[in-house]
Amino acid sequence: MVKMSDVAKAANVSSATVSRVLAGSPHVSKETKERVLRVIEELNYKPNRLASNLRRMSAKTIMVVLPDITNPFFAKIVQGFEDVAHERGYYVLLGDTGNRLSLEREFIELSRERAVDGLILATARIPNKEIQEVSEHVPLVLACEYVDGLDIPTVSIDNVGAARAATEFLIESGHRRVAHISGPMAVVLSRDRVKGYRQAVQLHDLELDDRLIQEGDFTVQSGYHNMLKLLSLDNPPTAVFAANDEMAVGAIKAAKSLGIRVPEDLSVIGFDDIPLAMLVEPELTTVHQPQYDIGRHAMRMLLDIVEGRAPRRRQVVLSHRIVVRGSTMDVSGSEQTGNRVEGVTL
Amino acid sequence: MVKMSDVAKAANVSSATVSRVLAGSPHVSKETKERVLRVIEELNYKPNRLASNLRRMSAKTIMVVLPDITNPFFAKIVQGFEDVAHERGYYVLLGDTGNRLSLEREFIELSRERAVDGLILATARIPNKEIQEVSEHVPLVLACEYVDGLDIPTVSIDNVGAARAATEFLIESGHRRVAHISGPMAVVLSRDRVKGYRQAVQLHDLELDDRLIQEGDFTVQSGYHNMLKLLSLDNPPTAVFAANDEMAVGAIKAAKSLGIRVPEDLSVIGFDDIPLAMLVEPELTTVHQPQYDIGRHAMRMLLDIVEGRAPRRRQVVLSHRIVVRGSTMDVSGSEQTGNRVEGVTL
DNA sequence: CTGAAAGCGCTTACAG
DNA sequence: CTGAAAGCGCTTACAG
Repeated sequence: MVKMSDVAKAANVSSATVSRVLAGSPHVSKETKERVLRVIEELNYKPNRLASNLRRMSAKTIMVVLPDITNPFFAKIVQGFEDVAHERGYYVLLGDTGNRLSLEREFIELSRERAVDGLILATARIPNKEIQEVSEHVPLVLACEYVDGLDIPTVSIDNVGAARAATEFLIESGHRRVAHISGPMAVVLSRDRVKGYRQAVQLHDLELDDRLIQEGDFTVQSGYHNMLKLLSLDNPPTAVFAANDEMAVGAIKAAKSLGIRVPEDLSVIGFDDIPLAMLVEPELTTVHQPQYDIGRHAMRMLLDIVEGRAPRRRQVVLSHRIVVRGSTMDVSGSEQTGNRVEGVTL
Repeated sequence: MVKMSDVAKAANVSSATVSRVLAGSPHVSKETKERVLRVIEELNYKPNRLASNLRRMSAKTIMVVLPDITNPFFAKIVQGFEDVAHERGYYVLLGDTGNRLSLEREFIELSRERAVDGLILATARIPNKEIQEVSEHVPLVLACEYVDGLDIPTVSIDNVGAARAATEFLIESGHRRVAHISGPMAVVLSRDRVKGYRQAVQLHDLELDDRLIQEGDFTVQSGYHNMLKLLSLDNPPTAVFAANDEMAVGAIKAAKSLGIRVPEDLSVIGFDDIPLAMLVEPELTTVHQPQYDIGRHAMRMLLDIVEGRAPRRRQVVLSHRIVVRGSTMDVSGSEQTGNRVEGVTL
């Protein structure tokens, strides 16, 4: 393996000078620089990153902790992370926890060994106290997830507001019995979306019937089974807001299996707007989250912190919008208004 | 920051001994070990991985290069990579090329700077010569992709055979005009699948009509448009084999848009078996690739090479199978046989 | 079982 | 503009 001292010797300079050339320092004469560059080329020298990492005490690497890379919602966010990291000369270490708390801790632990310069958590199941502790030791940004009461830099949408808007969309379409299939209540995002749902129901003076709220786990299967439960009620809903798109798809499948037509007999709105939403039938009306932008913003914010530039805002809230496709129907006869767009279709 | 020498001083031993304790060396007395461990605990010492990386000349990190993490096929493979890497104490650096050749080169380059111990390519657009060169410098395994004529360790399925089986399945179901929507011909996998398709057509003495082969790019859109083309032929096909599931879904959408029923009027078979296949309507008949296992095998093979254990086999071919769901129909009246299973449905 | 010492290959004040 | 020298924090033969 060719090392810097070999280059130095061949070019008749010191290692310091080779290092300066490599770093693009302006304090090197043109001739020296050219000579060094030529030797580097000739010897096919590549600097040893492990050595420079130790010396600079930075691996130019960010650890990204997420619950499940096969979840298309997170995959798109990760792409945002990756692109910005790459633009700024950093690498991304992938930490897929598979929703296991022990793995979450393990990945976070890496940051204490200086192997990574910063941490993005797109899942945060560990107690707030631990997160607080971690954030005191290493640059940390939360993406999508957030933590109540702590001033941790966060990038997300307004989940309460978005859930309220989704529910109101159904109510304003003329539905009086609107159900909600929630995410797991252990997750703050799920609780936020339930909160938004409740707000909308109360805002419109509808009955708040707890049997209309069923707790799912974000899978298609749980959407399916919870929809069956809802449809077996004495007074079943005519519309349902699912806390993510997969559960909405499951809900549609369940309705169809009973011969209930979507959207004619049942309106379904999802949350996230993953690619799947445009591929099912009917195409899914849903709340669009700017997944890629969330990823980009979060990484940009983190790198600003890592590089000592304090971010302008510590809590970034990106905007959502309702995308109207084919799984919902206006049963009131009145006009629809507000912050929503016609869905893009194939 | 507490460092090893601090621990050594506090425990009244040398750094060497602390290092031995940390490494679990048996050559440390019980009392010494306990004392050191206690001090480590008290001082909340974490070893500096950047330093040990340099000393051991290894970052315990594997670079994974893939074309697009938002593609569910690759996401699942990456999960296999991750899980095995983690089990064996390695980390995964994510390299999402977005199908850009320049990025592919850049990620691969990292391995020449000793920042990663090995490389898995799940995409390989760079010339064979370059791959050969890289593989001489760093442990390298190809996953899914492979390279003709080079003896590079590879994990994949038999793409020719699988494509032949998919096409034969349609033919044996009584179809005489079977079309193929291929992937981009620049990709060796696409060419393999075309080859398998041709073999099946010839094997069954059907007419080899080049208009029945349309080149797509693996997107839903290209499946849609190519299906429209095929359906506008004077003598349109009654069945189509798409080189991946997304294009198959696009093909179904196109057929439906013309009022052509799937599977009654047109049978469609896909390739890969991504989660989407079970969510569209009708559910997609497809060729199942063991994505997670491909990922696991590839990482296991790579780490064996990295750690100096030569892998038993250099070319691992995992088995595929045809999963029969609702998008194909037997129009012959005869029995179906062979290496296929009934599809799992919700 | 333990320690002193060398050294991994860089980068960076410091001095000239 | 350039170099000598120190040092990042570990690990590992070597010696005892």
